[in-house]
Amino acid sequence: MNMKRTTTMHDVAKLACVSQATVSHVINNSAPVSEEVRSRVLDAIKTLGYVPNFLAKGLKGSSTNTIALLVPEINNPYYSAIVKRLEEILRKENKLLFLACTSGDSQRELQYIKEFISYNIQGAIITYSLSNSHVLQLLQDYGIPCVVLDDIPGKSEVPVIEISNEYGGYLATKHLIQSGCRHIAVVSEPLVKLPLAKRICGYSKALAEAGITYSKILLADAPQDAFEIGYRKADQLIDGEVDGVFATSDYLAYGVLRRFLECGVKIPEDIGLIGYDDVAMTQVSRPALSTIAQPIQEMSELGTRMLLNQIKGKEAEKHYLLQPELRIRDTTAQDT
Amino acid sequence: MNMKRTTTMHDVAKLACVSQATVSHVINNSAPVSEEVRSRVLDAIKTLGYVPNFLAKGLKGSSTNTIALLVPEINNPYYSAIVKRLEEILRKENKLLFLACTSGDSQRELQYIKEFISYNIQGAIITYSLSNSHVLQLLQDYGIPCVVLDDIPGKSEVPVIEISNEYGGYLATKHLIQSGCRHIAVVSEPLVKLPLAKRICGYSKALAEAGITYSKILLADAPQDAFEIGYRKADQLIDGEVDGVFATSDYLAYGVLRRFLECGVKIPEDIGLIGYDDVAMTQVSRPALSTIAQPIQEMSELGTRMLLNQIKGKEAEKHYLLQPELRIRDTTAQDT
DNA sequence: ATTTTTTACCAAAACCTTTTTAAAAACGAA
DNA sequence: TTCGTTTTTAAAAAGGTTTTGGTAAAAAAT
Repeated sequence: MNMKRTTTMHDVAKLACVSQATVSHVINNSAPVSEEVRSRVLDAIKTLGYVPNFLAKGLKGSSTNTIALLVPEINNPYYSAIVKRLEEILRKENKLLFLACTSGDSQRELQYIKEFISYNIQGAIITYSLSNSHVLQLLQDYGIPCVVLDDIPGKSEVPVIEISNEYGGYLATKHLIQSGCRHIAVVSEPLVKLPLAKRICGYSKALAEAGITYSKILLADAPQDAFEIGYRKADQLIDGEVDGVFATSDYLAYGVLRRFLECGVKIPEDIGLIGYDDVAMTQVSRPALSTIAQPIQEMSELGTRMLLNQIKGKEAEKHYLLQPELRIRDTTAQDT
Repeated sequence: MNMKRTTTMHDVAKLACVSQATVSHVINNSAPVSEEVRSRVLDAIKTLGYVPNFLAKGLKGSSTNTIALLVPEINNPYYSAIVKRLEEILRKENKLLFLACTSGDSQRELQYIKEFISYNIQGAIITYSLSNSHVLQLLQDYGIPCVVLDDIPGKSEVPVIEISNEYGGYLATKHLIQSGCRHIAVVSEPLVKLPLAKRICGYSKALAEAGITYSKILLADAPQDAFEIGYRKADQLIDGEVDGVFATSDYLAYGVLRRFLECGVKIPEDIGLIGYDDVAMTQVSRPALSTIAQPIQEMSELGTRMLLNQIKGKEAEKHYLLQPELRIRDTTAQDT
């Protein structure tokens, strides 16, 4: 229990026989300093193992080197894939990550973001949910850079990497139609996550285009684990009528799939099934899940680049539109 | 661009016509204050939407309300499940989470933990990897509470929730033996994650106990995506001799499984396969993966409770030993 | 040689809180 | 009135940085 006192800039200054200000300037390159003094300071830093106190730095300066990440559910492979990539990139930029899991709950989002602001975060990366608007407003009020991934509400001014969810829903449904399905149902988590609503729009559009009038939309009432939702709703899909199912996320689709397999439903002969996201396990599961692939890598990279540009004060593109892609695997028939 | 100035304690004090000290006492319950004044202060806080500046608080006080989470890989469902549970619990305690993904790289761990310390974190939760010892030492030097999940090196004094990895490896191997396998190989990521080494000890022990001399241990040379490792090493397992495979993680097992299926290997008839972790997808894949289940919930809950106790200065149990469980599914034959 | 500019450095203020100190005010009780 | 107790206050220090304004010396210009 020796409880080391942290060595301060003052200690470094004393050892190097310079003023605190000079130490600060050496560290931050914020003023010219002679080679001789600089190396004396650097030596002292090394000798003492000095690490700047970020709290003090953040208190005095305008921000810390922290970035807030808001996701609904870290356990969902789609989001954990995003977080993984973001961490890789931001680590190289020497940023530290605050992680918040919100379940898409607006109260929780707001609470989290307020606390983050009080920590003087440098920026925020947010995956969209309906409640964002307050959060975005708050961030804007404080002038904190921010990027929204995956989608965006209405006419906001916030930079966004949008993935066309409507097109994705359209793609999925059209594929089911082309593979012979005529009674296609959609099953989804609650629409608090707006992208889901857009996916369902795409679904409707594809049906309309094909002149199909049958439509069945199953929504979970309360937010809960997506896998659970799929598993529970599946029974309502085995009604002898439905011959195609569009699940608005892979994780949910797997719940449906599991129940289907338990009930002896033949996939894709009896019912075709397509998911959304293309999470890693779609590659390994049998039957492999047909799905709509989100450009996670690209989105993460563009997103961080946009955020970093904002932080550095550079002007940059405010809006990117990325397209999802159809991945046909084993849970739907090949297009005929 | 209206760049709101953050409202300070001083503003609150002015509005409530009291001193700053009183505001502080109201907020922290650090001194008695009359009902009348208290409510005046609370009103002012609400009116101004005041949020304490955690940086200043952390700088002055001994710590912030942040907890650092160190995991090797957030994308691995095992770790994301842990993080999910930890977040749920710690949110209720009003803690904020720093997330660090380390890939088990000791340099990176050390770098991260130094920065976290400079942020005056209140505690840390760490999933074990070989390099921890420096990290643990550092935390101890600064008197920062800490809990290690899953395992622990040597004779450390740090509180730990240990899951008997040796027993898990033993269980897995014994099950393979009982289901008829005689040439059992083990395939694993590099042993920088020590628990893996222990699992392999268990494997050897089970072989010895059954009097089996055949043994084949395949280790990845470099750390990389576990799925990849499994996929690549699989070919070395299809040698006409091996009839059982113990993969030291599910994610890796899935890589093996995928390659096996591609090559037309019959599971479990030709080769039995068992994984480790019991991540969510084991339930949905076909064939469903036999595996060793980690008590993730229990571990997370015990772990946070231990950490919180330390933070509050309470004495508490320093060591728990949890047992993994065998889950027999479709990639191994039922015990005969 | 004198003035101006530049360079290299320093001392002190500021950031926002908590905590401490000394003192003032309010109040009931003796 | 006087004493003791409780509540509140003002003021200041501490925590470790960044930043501002300034000074002294060196270099350049006159």
